Amino acid sequence: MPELPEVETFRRSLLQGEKGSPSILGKLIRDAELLWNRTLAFPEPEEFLERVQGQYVTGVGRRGKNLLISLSRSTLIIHLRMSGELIVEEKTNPPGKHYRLILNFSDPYRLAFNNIRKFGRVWLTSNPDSIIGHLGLEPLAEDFSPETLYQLLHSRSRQLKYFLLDQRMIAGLGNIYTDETLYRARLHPARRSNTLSQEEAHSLWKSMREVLREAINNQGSSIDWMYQGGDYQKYLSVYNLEGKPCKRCQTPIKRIKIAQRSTYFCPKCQPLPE
DNA sequence: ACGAGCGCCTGTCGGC
DNA sequence: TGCCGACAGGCGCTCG
Repeated sequence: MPELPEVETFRRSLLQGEKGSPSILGKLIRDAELLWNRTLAFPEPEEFLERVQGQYVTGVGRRGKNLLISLSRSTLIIHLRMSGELIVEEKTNPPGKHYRLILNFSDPYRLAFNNIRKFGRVWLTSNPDSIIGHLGLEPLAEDFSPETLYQLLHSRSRQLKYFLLDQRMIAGLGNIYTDETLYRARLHPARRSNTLSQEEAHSLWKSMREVLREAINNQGSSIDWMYQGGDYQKYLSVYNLEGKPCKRCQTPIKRIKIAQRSTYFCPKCQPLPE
């Protein structure tokens, strides 16, 4: 499911709470239940269950698509992958069918990791860099400049779709927001990264940040039955819109496969130069 | 260096 | 109605 805007939305609701569920900040973890062993990437289940209990939640951060829940003595890193979501609710609720990990707090609440497709992963570590150290630039960071992006684009010769999906380059974009970004920047997804001019790189930089900010302001996108949080799907320009007229020129949106992923673009607005 | 193909999983949807 | 393939907000691995 989630890309940067959806993960950021989870981060904010864990931190601030929302209707019906409180913030998890300051809560004490009494114990944990692991319901699908492979959810845990590190450490081994026994050690995890023993180490996590008795720790307080001291913060909730994000790096790319990873959630970082700071505890008193270590950090809980959660990657939701395709179908994960986090739920804060009263412990008396019947547990969901796809709950994979539950943290029970010392008060009436729990944090549940719901994960239909079982791809999501959780780490408990005192050295977050060993897990997320490979990630690239944070696209909304203050110090992420158009010039930095231009240099990075020219350090490789990748198709833009591959470039933007590669978390070692820029961390946080997935299939929806790469297509939306490229549409806004009027760049073809198969365009080679090192052929962009300064102006084109600047346009890509601006488009990426606009798209992500707008999505965050709408609590992300909910495009099917999986995630029902946000509203941004109403504003998508190309993703999942094969055959629909381009908003700018009315040309039907095309769908192709790049990186084994459906890739949507306007063949007129996003031409591929020789 | 680059990218194709596949595996990991459960569920939905459309075609026949 | 039932079956079957295609497809889904991700990513790590192998291979050429």
